[in-house]
Amino acid sequence: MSYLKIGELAQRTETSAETLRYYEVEGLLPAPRRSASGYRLYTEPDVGRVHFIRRARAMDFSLKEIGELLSLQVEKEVATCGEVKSFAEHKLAAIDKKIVELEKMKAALKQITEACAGGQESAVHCTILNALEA
Amino acid sequence: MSYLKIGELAQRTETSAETLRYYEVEGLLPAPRRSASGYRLYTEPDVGRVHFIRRARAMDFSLKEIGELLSLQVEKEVATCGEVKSFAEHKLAAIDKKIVELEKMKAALKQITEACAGGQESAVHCTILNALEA
DNA sequence: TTTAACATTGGAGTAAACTATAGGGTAACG
DNA sequence: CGTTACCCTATAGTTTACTCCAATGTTAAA
Repeated sequence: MSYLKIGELAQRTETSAETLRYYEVEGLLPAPRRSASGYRLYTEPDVGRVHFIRRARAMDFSLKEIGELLSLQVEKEVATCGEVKSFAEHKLAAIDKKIVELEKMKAALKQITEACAGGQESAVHCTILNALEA
Repeated sequence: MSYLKIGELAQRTETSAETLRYYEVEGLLPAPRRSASGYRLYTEPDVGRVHFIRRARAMDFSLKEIGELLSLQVEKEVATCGEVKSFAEHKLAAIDKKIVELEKMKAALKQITEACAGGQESAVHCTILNALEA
């Protein structure tokens, strides 16, 4: 069974070693085995766990939320599917809202760029201010 | 012409007075006129400006980015239409990118929430956890 | 007129999620 | 053996965007 040192785990998960140690302190990663000299020795499941954390982070889950998800995972027998689902649906709604807002912003900026002649003349007559404030 | 005191501007923009002063320090709001006793006196355009900042913040634009967008307004006289346009187009591309990323997140979350039965049963087979693990 | 609500400044504190640094020990290569 | 790259702990610093506080002055209402 081949163990991974922290640098190897870091490389495989595109995470810094500092961040991995930080995740351990924060309780997101279990304290791994140690070598005789005190080096952390990780296993394959740890790779999956870090990947889980990173993907969830990319979805804007906070470390606290990820911790909750991980504990649900650990207590799979206890947690209901409904709990997990409603948690994710809540996140989904938040993402949707963000997208809607961004679409509005996009429309406003698009209007500006289309209304702007884009030449060397002064921008006094650019409709930016109005469009942005609308 | 009726001026607004900071508390009134705060109320109208659903922002705290502290935050408004902070925006001034950060250069997002121009230093307003002062009353004889030193109170800040805001005008209608300031309301629009704060609204703009808040909307942009709600879309996760950083204060730095918002400052850049606002500088387009402030430097109207100096900037050429072309400069303004290319800046706006640059921002537009950034917004598009953000939307695309959020859409990806949304699709991923949606897929897994839809695959999840979400009932009272144990989460052992919850597809959300499995999907995040994979 | 007095009191409550509001305003001022400067500065400190907060939260999240890292990131860096100091001062060590350890492992692998040549 | 020496050098380089890696690992350890502990602690401090960073960034963003506020948020709160103290001490003090101002304004408006009862």
